Amino acid sequence: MRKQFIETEEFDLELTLTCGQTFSWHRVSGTLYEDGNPHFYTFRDGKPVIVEETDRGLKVRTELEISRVRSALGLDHDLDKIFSRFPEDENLEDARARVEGLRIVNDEFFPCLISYLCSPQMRIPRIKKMYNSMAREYGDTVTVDGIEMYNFPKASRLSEVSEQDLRDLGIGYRAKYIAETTDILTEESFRPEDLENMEYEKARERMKDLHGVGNKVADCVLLFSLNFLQSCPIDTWVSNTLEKAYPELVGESYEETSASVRDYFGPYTGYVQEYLFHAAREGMLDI
DNA sequence: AGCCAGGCAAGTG
DNA sequence: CACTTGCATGGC
Repeated sequence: MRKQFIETEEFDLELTLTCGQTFSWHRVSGTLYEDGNPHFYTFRDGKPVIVEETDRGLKVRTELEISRVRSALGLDHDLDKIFSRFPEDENLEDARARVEGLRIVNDEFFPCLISYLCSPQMRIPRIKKMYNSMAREYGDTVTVDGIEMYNFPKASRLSEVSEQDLRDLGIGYRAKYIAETTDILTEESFRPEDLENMEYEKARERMKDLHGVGNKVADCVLLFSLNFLQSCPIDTWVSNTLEKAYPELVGESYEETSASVRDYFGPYTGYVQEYLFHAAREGMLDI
């Protein structure tokens, strides 16, 4: 595979890939990779991408255009511009320094969707386990440098898997979400690429046509896969932090709170969600 | 041994 | 539309 290099600034690969937004990247271990630098891999259009984080930037091995890797990792996002569009807010300025280098990823739609279908009433490490078990059981395997790399199955493949088989993998009641949603994706004319050109609210409603997709899961997929940087997934953590730090933004319903948060923070509210609430979660902010 | 976790669908009033 | 309830499973 071709080796390429991406110079980076204000980017922390490990933080970006392990903060809980993506389940599609995997840490690579093995003698070739144990030189002190973090290595991760993912797949794009069925082709492996291996990224090594160094002091100066990223060493990338892939057959894909390097621009694909940049966009996958949020390296096209102009953080100066993004932070300049926020309202004046002490918490936010603080968070940029404390959570330095965190960027919002752009994952492939289907793996992203399925991982968040698994997320209700579940902790992050278990979502990752479910994701990995589906990838190992039904996905293709590629071996690079003696390392087995598992690609997540396509919708057409996963739609052939019965709900019971998914339950046997430990997916629980979310197995039904996956079984029915993969049917919709393969049998009906649900084209994810159409959503990207929609207005945010329209896209969110369209996402909710998929079984198991409510407001929160829809917002996650819109933010982490479909380039809606204004999307602000409100999970229990975000909700609690809002109650403490921005009670005036909390409404009577998800929709209401979502609207007032986006109204206050603006077109990059998704980045607020990542920075502010990650900081709060890690106990970095006094809120 | 309960209790709870990145919510959601389905069923009522 | 607002409110309630059941839901699979593993970790604490």
